[in-house]
Amino acid sequence: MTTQNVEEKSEICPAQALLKMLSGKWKPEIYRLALSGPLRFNSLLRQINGSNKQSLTTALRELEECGLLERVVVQQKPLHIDYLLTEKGKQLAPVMEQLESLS
Amino acid sequence: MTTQNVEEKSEICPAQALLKMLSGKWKPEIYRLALSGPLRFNSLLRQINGSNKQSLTTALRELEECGLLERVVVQQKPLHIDYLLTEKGKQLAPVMEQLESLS
DNA sequence: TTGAGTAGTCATGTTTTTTTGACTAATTGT
DNA sequence: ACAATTAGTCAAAAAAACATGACTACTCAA
Repeated sequence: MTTQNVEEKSEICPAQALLKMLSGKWKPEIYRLALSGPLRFNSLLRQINGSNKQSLTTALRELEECGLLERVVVQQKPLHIDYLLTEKGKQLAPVMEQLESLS
Repeated sequence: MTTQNVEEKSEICPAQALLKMLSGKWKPEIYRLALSGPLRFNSLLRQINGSNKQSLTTALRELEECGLLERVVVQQKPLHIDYLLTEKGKQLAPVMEQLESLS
C-alpha cells in the first residue's frame, strides 16, 4: 500500500493498532530479538530460521513505520546498518512480558 | 490445515501464541465487544461494519478454539446462541488495556 | 582486481486469508 | 400457511501475505 486509502481507515478498536504492529509471520520474532540489542540484516536472516530477505525487509520497514524500530546507518570501519528499538519499542516490552505470562 | 504438520511447530517466540489468538481482521473487534457482554451472531454481523458471515464464523470458531470465547446454546423463549468470554478471556483484558494505553 | 561481506531490490509465483453469494434448517410471530 | 429471524454452511473468487531466485551496488581485505 503506497497511497493511503481514504475509506475505512477508522480504527474502531484501539488495541488493534498495536496488534497490527506485531502482526505477520516474522515481526514478533524480530521484535523479541531487538530487545537484546541492535539487529543487523544478514545476521537476522541467519538467526530467523525459515525466513527470507524480502519478508524481513518488509517486516523491518513496517516496524520502522510504526515507530518500534529505528534504522541507523553506522559510520564505522565496515559501515553497516543497525536496527534499534525506539523508546516506544522499549515501552512495549513490559506489556509483551505480561502477554507471555498468560500461559 | 486439517492435519498437523510435524515440522516447524516450535513456537520460538512466547508472545507469538497470544498474538496469534487475536490475529486476523476481525478477532480484536470481536474480543473487544465480548468484554461488554454476551455476543450474538446476527448482532455482531450488524455491529461490525464491513464484515461478513463467513469471516465472523471463522473468527468465532478460532476464538473458541483458543479458549477465549465460549459458545453457549441458550434454551430460552426464542432459543439462541451466546458467545461469552471465558476466564482466560477475562484475564487477557488488563493486558489489552495496557496495550491501548500505549498510544 | 577479485572475492567476500554488507544490505538490499525486483518480478514472479505460491499460499493463506478474506469476501461473495447462494443456500440450509430450525424456530417463532402473524 | 407464510414470512422473518435465528445461526449458520458451502464453493468459488478476490485480495493480501509470503517465498523464490536473479540481480544490484557499495565497501573492504588480500
